[in-house]
Amino acid sequence: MASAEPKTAPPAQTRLRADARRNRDRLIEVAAAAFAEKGVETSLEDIARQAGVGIGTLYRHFPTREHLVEVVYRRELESLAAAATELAGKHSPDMALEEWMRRFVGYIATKRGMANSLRILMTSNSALFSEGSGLIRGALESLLKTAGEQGYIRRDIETTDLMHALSSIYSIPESPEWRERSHRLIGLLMDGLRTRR
Amino acid sequence: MASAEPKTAPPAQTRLRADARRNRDRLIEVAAAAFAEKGVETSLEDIARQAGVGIGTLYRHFPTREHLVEVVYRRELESLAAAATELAGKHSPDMALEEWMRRFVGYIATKRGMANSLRILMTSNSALFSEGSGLIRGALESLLKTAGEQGYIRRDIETTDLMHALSSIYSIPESPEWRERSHRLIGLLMDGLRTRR
DNA sequence: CACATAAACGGAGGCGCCTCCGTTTAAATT
DNA sequence: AATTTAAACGGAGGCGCCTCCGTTTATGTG
Repeated sequence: MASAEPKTAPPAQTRLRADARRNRDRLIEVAAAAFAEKGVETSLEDIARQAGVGIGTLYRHFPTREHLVEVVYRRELESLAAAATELAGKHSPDMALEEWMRRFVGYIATKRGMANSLRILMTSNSALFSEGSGLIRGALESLLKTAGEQGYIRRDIETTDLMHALSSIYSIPESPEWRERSHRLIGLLMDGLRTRR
Repeated sequence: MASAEPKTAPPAQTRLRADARRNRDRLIEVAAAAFAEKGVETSLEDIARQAGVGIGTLYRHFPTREHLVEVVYRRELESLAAAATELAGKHSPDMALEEWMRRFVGYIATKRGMANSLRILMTSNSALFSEGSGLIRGALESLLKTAGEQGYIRRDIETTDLMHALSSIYSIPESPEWRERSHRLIGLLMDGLRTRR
């Protein structure tokens, strides 16, 4: 196992210049905030302006609006998955599960607009739900497993079932009381899951 | 069965002023041509200009691009359905059927771009194929029935089956020889349908 | 025919999209 | 440190979208 390439090779393809990387990150950051606040239809020129770069730079990094949206979306999905581990270290297994489900439902619900206008969720939904892999599914699975093993919740629940239960919660129509309502439903779900003492 | 409204009622809701009706028709005409030639992405301002009206007029008649596209699409679909009757009067039943299938496949193939960017076909496809009603289906059915009854073709073919056969033809990838190819395939289909003497 | 009026017209204007290309700059080379 | 050069920047400009509102016109009424 030795003697590969003479020198350059380790960091794979596409090294970005320092300024490029900075700008790219900045754009993603700003775009995430803008999408969250004003929806995916936000003007790209606004985003560029807020990020302090020219519109040309934005387009160089993200050739279409969809590219940008997708990157933002993926990044947030990853952080949601990561939150599972974090919550597991901070709360009891059942509370971690409950809190994570709240965040999941809240997050996905926000993204419905995004999904509709871009059919990104359509694509990743299958990777999210029915299919076997997926970051999100993995996150839920691990929370569920821990809580089950430690006796906090029943052990006869499949990840897939819970995913479906959640999906029915986030797909209820938008309304002022949406948040409370979904919290109540998740509470209900948890009550069903928790083991009796 | 009498004594309805006092006077005005016959021509239902929305009487258009003469100029309005003229302009509307003109716009549809021009739009149909433009879509055929340059695709659905054609500039609406171009269409308005070619129709000799202001852009404002176009938008008053068709509040969104989709509205216009849909009207054009429906109109053409209707004329396709009407062609069935016409062809039936001009050719032998089997030839009428063959020619009609050619037009159908040719027409729908052109509209793929339209369908993709607007998911109109998605919607009307179901009304076109699997479902029981629909102008197009009706047209094909009547051609098929006549040809069958008069002994030109086999009688054990369901309209639905033929629809599916056609749909597989028009969905073959675009290429220079697309037309010949589809004609060959329709010829093949007809050979299978025709009764032997 | 003249008048009133609601219907329809049309295009200027503001905004966002996206491309193109002259300028700037990070970083490799000497 | 100076030089080189390819990568990256940025914004002007052209185009299309769509709205808004002052002007024109078809049509019903006296």
